[in-house]
Parts: sequence; C-alpha cells; structure tokens
Amino acid sequence: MAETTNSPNNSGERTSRNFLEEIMDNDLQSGRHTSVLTRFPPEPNGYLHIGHAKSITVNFGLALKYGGATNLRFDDTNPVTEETEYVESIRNDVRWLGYTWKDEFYASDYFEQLFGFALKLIRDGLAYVDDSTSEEIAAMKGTPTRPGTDSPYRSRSPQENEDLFRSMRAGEFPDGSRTLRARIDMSSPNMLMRDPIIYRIKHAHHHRTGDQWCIYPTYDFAHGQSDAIENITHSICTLEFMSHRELYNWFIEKLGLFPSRQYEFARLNLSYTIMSKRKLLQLVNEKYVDGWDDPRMPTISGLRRRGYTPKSIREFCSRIGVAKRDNLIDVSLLEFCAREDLNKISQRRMVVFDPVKVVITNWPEGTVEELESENNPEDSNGGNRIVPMSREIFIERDDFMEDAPKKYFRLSPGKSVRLKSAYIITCEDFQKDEHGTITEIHCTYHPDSRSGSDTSGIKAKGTLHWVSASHAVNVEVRDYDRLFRVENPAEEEGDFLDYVNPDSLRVIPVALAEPALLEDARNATDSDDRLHYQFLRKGYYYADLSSTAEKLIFNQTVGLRDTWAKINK
RNA sequence: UGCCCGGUCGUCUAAGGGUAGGACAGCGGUUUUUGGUACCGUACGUGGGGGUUCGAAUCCUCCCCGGGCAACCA
Repeated sequence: MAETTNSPNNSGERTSRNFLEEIMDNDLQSGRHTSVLTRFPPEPNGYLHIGHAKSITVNFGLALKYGGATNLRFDDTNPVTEETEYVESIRNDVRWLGYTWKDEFYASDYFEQLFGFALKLIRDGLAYVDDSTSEEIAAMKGTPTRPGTDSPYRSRSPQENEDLFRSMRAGEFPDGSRTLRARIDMSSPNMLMRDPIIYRIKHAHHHRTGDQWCIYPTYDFAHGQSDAIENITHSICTLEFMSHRELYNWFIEKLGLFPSRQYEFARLNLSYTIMSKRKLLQLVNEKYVDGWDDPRMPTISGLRRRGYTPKSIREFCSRIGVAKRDNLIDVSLLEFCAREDLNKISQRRMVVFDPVKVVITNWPEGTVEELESENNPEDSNGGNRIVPMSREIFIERDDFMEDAPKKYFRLSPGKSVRLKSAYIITCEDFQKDEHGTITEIHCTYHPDSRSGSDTSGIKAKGTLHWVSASHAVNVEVRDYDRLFRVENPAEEEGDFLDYVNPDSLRVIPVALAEPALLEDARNATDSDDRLHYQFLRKGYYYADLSSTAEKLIFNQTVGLRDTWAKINK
C-alpha cells in the first residue's frame, strides 16, 4: 500500500520518495514498464545478516508498494563456496522476516542457457578462449591508470573458439588452464570492460548441478542474464557493483535480452559490528562466537535467537532509508526499534539477578498471599498473572543502600518502597557479614497498602521488583554487550579480531524468577510459542533455543533505557 | 595518479530555485505502582571559494574530502 507521505499525492504534488521510488514512478509513468519485478539474489555461501535485511526490505518492500513481486534467486555460480545448508537458512530467514517470494530460482537453473549465450558471443566474434595463466591475464589487464594490452589469443577465429569452449565443457582441460573472455576493450577506463573473464574451469561439485559441469560462468556473465531471463525490471544491488553496470548492459545489448536495469544503493553499516560474510565466518570458525546464530551476531538468525522481532527489523530498515552515500548507522536505532515493538507485546515478569534476602518481620509465618499483576500495562486485554508473596522475599542487591544519597529512590534504613503489585515495606534493620556484604534486610509491611487498594497514605518514591523466596525458580540469564569495542571495526588498523569485545557475554547462571515463567515454559508446545518478556526494570528477554522447562535460559534482547544509570555516572 | 560515485545536525534521512524538516542519540521537564512507557520542551547541520538569480542545499565552475574499480569471488 502506498504511503501518502512517500509518493505523489492526488494533486500531483511532489512528496518525499527515495531515489529508487522515483525511478519506479518514472518507469511506470513513461510506460517503460507496466509492472515491477525485483529479485533478492543471495549467494548461498553464508548466513544472511542485517545488511541483507535492508536489501530484502528494499527489494520486497518496493515491489509490494508498486503492486509487483519479487523472486528469490540464489546466485550459485561458484560451487567451491556454496552449500545447501546456506540455501536452507536463507529461505528460512527471508520467510521469517515476513516476505513471500514469487518464484524461487537459481543461477544454476540457467547454466545451459548461459552456455548458449556464450556460444552466441563467440560466433559474433565477441568472446574468445584465452590460454593465458591468471598471472598473465592480470599483467595484461593494466591498472586503473594504465591501459591493458591484448592477449595473444584474442584473435582466434570463432570456429576455433567454439571448438575450444566445447572442449572446456567436455572436461578436456585442467582447472585454470583456459578461460572464456568477452572481447570488449583492453583500454577501457572501466577495468571490468577489459575483456572480462566470463567462464572458468572448475572441476568442482556443485550443490545443485552436481558434476554435470566443469565450467562455470562468472557473476558478471550470470547475473544480468538471469535478471533478463526472469524479466526483472529493477535489479537493485549495492554500490560496489556500480562499475559492473556497464558490463551488465553490454551483455544484455549484445545478446538482445529483456532490458533489465541495474540500480545501486549504499549497503548498511552498523556501528560496533561488522557485515563482512568472510569475517563473520571467521568469528564462527575461530569460536569467538557460538555459531552463525549466536545472539551477538548481526545475522538474522542471531537477532532472531536474541529475541528481535521481524517487525522491529523491518521498522529499522524502513527508518534508515535508502540512498547512495556511505553510512554508519548507530546501533541505538536498531535497539530503539526493538524496544518500541517489544514494549507493546512483551509479557512483564519479575526476575532478580543478584538477590539479597528480605524478611518481612510482621508477615505471619507460613502464609502465602496470591497477588495479581498485569501481564502488560500497554495492553489492556493482556490479563493478569498470579504472583505469590510470602514472609521471605528476594530483591536486587543494588536496590538497597546502607547510606543512600537523597536521589536514591530505593530501599535504605528507615525508608519505604513499593513492592511491585504488592505492598509497601519499610526497612527497619539489616545484617552484614565480616566483609561488609549485606546478608539480610528486615522490613515491615503495611497491610493497608496492598496494590490496587492502598489506603495507607504512605508515599513510596520507588517501586522494586521482587520474588518470593520459597516460590522462586532458578533461571539462567545471558546479557549481551556489543560484539566489538570500537564503533567501526572494519575501519580500524590491523586485525579486526583485536577489537572483539571480551565482555560481550555476561552469564548469570542463577537468577531467581517468579514462578509464572516456569508455567509459561510448560505451556509452550514448541519454540514458536515462546513469549517475549520484559523482566521488570531490567530489559527485554527471550528464551534461548536450548531453553527447556527443566533448564530455563533467557537471552537479553535489549536492556531498558536506564536514566538512573546515566545520572549515577 | 585515470575513470566512476558521493558529501545536509553527533548518526541517518527529507527539502527537485522560494521558511533547511523528521527520526535516533543528547540535554531539560511532566506523568507514572517499572528511574520503563507516554507526553512536552531544548540544543545541534547544507565541506570551501567563485558565479548565475530578486532568491541557491538545489543550477554552473574550480577546489577539498570520502568511497569504489587492477579475484578465474559475489
């Protein structure tokens, strides 16, 4: 659906659109195209990351907006790096993000057609087989400031080239011994037009075509033609492919194909992380993280495991916009989008991370009171849950201070606080061990201050989360910090691994949770039933993949905004 | 150094010759049984020099800065 703020309105007045929307508007208005067909073209050689999410929302989002569709096409022209495992994860991630593709294709579907295209170029005198080594080819290529020189094989006859090319396909030559090159212009200012290699010999097993082929087309000879075969109207890619556009158009023109056009936008860079698939792979292989889906990874699967919602990721991608200038998006925007969504949907629960015992001295021994607490104050239909209260409870260690400054709204001797959804308590006394560590706090509660029917008239500045000692459930909590210590690891000197944050994971092996959390876990029949939580005054949490009712494990999605921590600094 | 892109608050992104606006981050406040949320307020920007014009972020020009291009990767 078209947003009024983002497309020409009824009066024809110009409103804000990004440059791709302008192009599509123009193409539709001029009649160049009557509909929009985009494609998302991942190479199955790694897991998708948040940068791909941007590309996905650009491609699928634009098509949706203009009533078109999007194909999912795997760019699988390099058998040595590509695997079925990656294909599966990519399909899963795109679906999870909420998008449905029209057709699923593989560049390898077109290998036979591509071979035919190559033959046509050969017969038209526009391609030749080169016997030069890769070093020789590189040397003859020239440099950006110096033109290249013609290969001695450049003037072979079409017949000889065709025979040789067919022999290449037949497996008569070893890897690297020959290539097929487009015959363009060795002195072009665009290096890519200096007779680019379009086929290479690789006796390698392909994840889909098996051992059917021993020659494989390069990206340049596969991508544009695949677009054209599918009648892709707008082939949207990242900036580094800009100089490939001239070649892209050359093949389409010489081959007389559907006039797909390539447009480039700036890829996403996110502060305190990296987007390079190669480097992400390294983090996985060298065990800096737990796997592609480690919650610290900027991968879609990592974000999912961490508790990000598809909606929050889509919102993020929409907020960052699409343009052509290099960018480094502040990760706080991603976190904002997570909180924005999670605040509305998450179930509130109380979990004490670093417990200290509080004895309520005037609470009758052995009595339990079942209090009710709202599941979500942002959702009036969210219902309530039972929270049991008894004589001994736990509160957070840093919610008590022996000598508190005046701005401290929590518990200290003689002061009163509200226990969330329960009673107001007043601190009467406390005990310390020989190290000065608080071991026990003694309070009295005010029976007429019960939540919802408070007639006590006592004003408590602060409200604390708490759990009943005898009802507490042990859970493991994993808090995360940024994966890298520096804002832009890719730009730093030296090895990026030197900038990995050694404290990116903080495990709290035993935190004490209210019993409702266990109840929830028992009710979840599979992982899709898992709830997003807000642990009160802590942050947003989501059960880890490995979490079970026997062993509850929660990943921190993102912390709550903490203005107190800021003031405290 | 040749060719190709790009340069607007700290970070992103609008403004297509006519009031430089929005978001995140920051700062200050109000409300609050989460020091959360919500709401209000506030500060901050057109890389530089020339030119065209009544008027320039926008058009021209020179300069400066950043990025890309010399894989049989994509």
